[in-house]
Amino acid sequence: MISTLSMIKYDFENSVGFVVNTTAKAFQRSFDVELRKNVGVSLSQWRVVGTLVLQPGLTQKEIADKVGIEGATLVPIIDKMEKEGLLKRKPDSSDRRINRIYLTPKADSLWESMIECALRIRKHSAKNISESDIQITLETLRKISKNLVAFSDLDKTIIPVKKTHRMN
Amino acid sequence: MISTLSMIKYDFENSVGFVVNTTAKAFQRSFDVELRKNVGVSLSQWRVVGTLVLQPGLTQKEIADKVGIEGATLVPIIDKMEKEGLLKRKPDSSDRRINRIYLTPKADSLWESMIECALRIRKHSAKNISESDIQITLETLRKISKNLVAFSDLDKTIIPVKKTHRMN
DNA sequence: TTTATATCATTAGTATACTAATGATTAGTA
DNA sequence: TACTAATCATTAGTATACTAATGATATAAA
Repeated sequence: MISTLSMIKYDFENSVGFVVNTTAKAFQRSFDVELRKNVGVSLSQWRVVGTLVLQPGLTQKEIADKVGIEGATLVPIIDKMEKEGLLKRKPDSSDRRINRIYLTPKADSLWESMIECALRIRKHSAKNISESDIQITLETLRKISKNLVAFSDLDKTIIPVKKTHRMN
Repeated sequence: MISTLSMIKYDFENSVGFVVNTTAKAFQRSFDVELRKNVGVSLSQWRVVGTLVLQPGLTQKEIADKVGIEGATLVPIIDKMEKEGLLKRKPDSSDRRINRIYLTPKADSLWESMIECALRIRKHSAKNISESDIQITLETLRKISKNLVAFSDLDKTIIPVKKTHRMN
């Protein structure tokens, strides 16, 4: 059985969610290609390195929270990075449940070229756009994120369940 | 060996790429939760349904292009949706390589509640933001996407390789 | 102090993304 | 026409995301 009804249309092109997602995908693709080509690291590895440059010795849980993924998702990423010699797990002496993660000199030496990639993407992405429009966009997106988080938290407060989001 | 050097810092918070990605993730999470709770479909299923509502009978390749994923990625998504009775593969009579995909009445009947979810997210995300800021943001993001695609295409033209982006 | 609860990292299972390779079929060229 | 190219859907292999469950440990409560 196949539908023949005329359906209500949804205006994707003018939806902020749609446009934000398209733009995010464009950033991810360009940046990932740039990082692989020039540095030999992936986008998810950039995120971990960027976090640890600011705060060395974070636990896996802390890194996951800052990057915005689940702890379980981070495990194989850390596994691979440790195998590739980009970082090292160090068991904490006072709390044996946790690992503290430290970048190796190899990762350190790659950090500058990673930043160059980031700045290159940043420069090209902003071509022919006024600085004031960039600032308005940044501020608007920050407000939107805050609104969405508040909306999700609202749901959680009404019925106090565990976690309920799945990305697939 | 562990790094002790003072590293150059990268200003994530003021990077458009970082903020766009954070916002996209917030949209994806809220919308996915909303769709599952109220309709029982996933975000990727919403994308496929939304595409087919506008143009019934697209091939898998065409859907993949519109959604912005690879054809291979779409296969298991279509598999699952067919199994769940949301759509049907129909072999094309004049070109036996392709399937044409049609929504079932079941999917049609869910479309309105999907739109309600989308509008709900949209309303909450825009709370306390002026319409003119939303419009500037939309226009700026469209320009950024265009710039990034142009930048990627530039790379491809210089060295005519196959495809080179990988999302991990 | 003993018991219950919470936390961290890991594993298992599933979904979604990619590339590369395959088979079937079509289109283009010699 | 026959041969080569290209195209579509699929499969296999890998990476990244999630939830749920596990074991080890730490904290809180009785």
